[in-house]
Amino acid sequence: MAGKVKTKDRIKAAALGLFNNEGEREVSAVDIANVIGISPGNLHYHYSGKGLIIEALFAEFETEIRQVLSAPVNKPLAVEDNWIFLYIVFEEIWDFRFFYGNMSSILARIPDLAAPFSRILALKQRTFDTLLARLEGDGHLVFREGEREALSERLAMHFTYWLQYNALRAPTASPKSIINHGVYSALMQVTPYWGDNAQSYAALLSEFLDAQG
Amino acid sequence: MAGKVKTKDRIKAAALGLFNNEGEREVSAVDIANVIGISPGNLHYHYSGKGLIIEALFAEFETEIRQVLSAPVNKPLAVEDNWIFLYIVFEEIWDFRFFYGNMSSILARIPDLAAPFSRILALKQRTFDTLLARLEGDGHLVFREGEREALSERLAMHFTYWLQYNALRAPTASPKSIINHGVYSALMQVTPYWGDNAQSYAALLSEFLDAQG
DNA sequence: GTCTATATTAGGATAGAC
DNA sequence: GTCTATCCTAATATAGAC
Repeated sequence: MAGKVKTKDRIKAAALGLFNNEGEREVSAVDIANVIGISPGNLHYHYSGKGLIIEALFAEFETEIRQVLSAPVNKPLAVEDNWIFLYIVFEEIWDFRFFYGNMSSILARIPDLAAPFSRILALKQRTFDTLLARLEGDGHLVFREGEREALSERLAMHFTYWLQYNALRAPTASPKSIINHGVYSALMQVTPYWGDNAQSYAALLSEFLDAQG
Repeated sequence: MAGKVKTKDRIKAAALGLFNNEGEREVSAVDIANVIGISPGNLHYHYSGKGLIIEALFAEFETEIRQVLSAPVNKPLAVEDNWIFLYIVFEEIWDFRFFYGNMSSILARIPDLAAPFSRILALKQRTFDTLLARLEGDGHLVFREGEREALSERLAMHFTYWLQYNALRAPTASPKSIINHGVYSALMQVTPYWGDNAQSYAALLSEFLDAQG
């Protein structure tokens, strides 16, 4: 059956596209069936309801984001690669932005997702803490009691709500500039903890700004 | 007609209570009519639809939060009163938490609210910037280029999403501890900019912690 | 202003043929 | 697996009497 795409997967792909572009609440199960040219009854055979499609998409997201978040823990990053990692996290979130833009509403309708999502958030925080601890150990960053943990938490929160915040503050901004600004804003939160050895920080930041063109 | 509460106001009050406690999406127009013992038809006479009730509540919130946010700009705070101000802002948000907990969904349904809400967010940011600039001018805080503005923005974002974030991370926390933690977390973001004259900061923080008991 | 009673609509669910 | 056709439900909207 090589080359034959399963209907179930076509449904998932179509739903993700519609949700991301039109907004999840604007898209009904019937709309999804229409764009791939199947009947609502058939869609209901594969997924009995929009909720199950969302759950399937979320499972996919969970697998991917866990991989992304585990990578730098398993294999340490070079200092200058830290900001690239932030990009990768943001891009993963961007791919499932329908969820991040509508989180509270989706979680209210599908309570089963709350716990796994909360765990992803916690993992994000732990990953950031690991990265910060490494930079601290190498003498790049200097934290007082409790500051590192507080910063990890804020960064996790920053990544979680950045897209929502941007929809409010800059509704017309391009995807690229939203992500750029999000990474920049994250880096700016780390700035004040950079030690006197600020040489390496300046290099990192200028490389980052160059890359943005 | 002193002492006679208008039906329109009773509707607003009942809706706010239900929205805050049950969640806006769980509450239908009929539910609101039921709790104050009027018919759905009558409710529809006063507000044709849940959307208009939400708009009325939002207008009320806007008036109140603008007052709160303008107060310390018009009449400067004593240094040690800054954290009290943060409490007041949080409590105002708490009073209309149905909106903050469901923002994206409500704004999608009632697009007219997006612009005013965005302006409130901008005002919040400007107020924080004013407060920070004052603390900087008095020598309490030290910022490098661009850091103060970045911090103001982050604080505005922090206040906007704290309730949502807490619903995720600590779904069972008490209102009091949510607000305490939110204020604490906001103060922790200012910590790293506190100058060598950290005496005043220590005093402020310990007073804050004492007050939490 | 307030009521009762009756639409309307949109989303989601089901039955049964092919 | 896929279709057509029908049904159910909840939320909101309207009509007209009191």
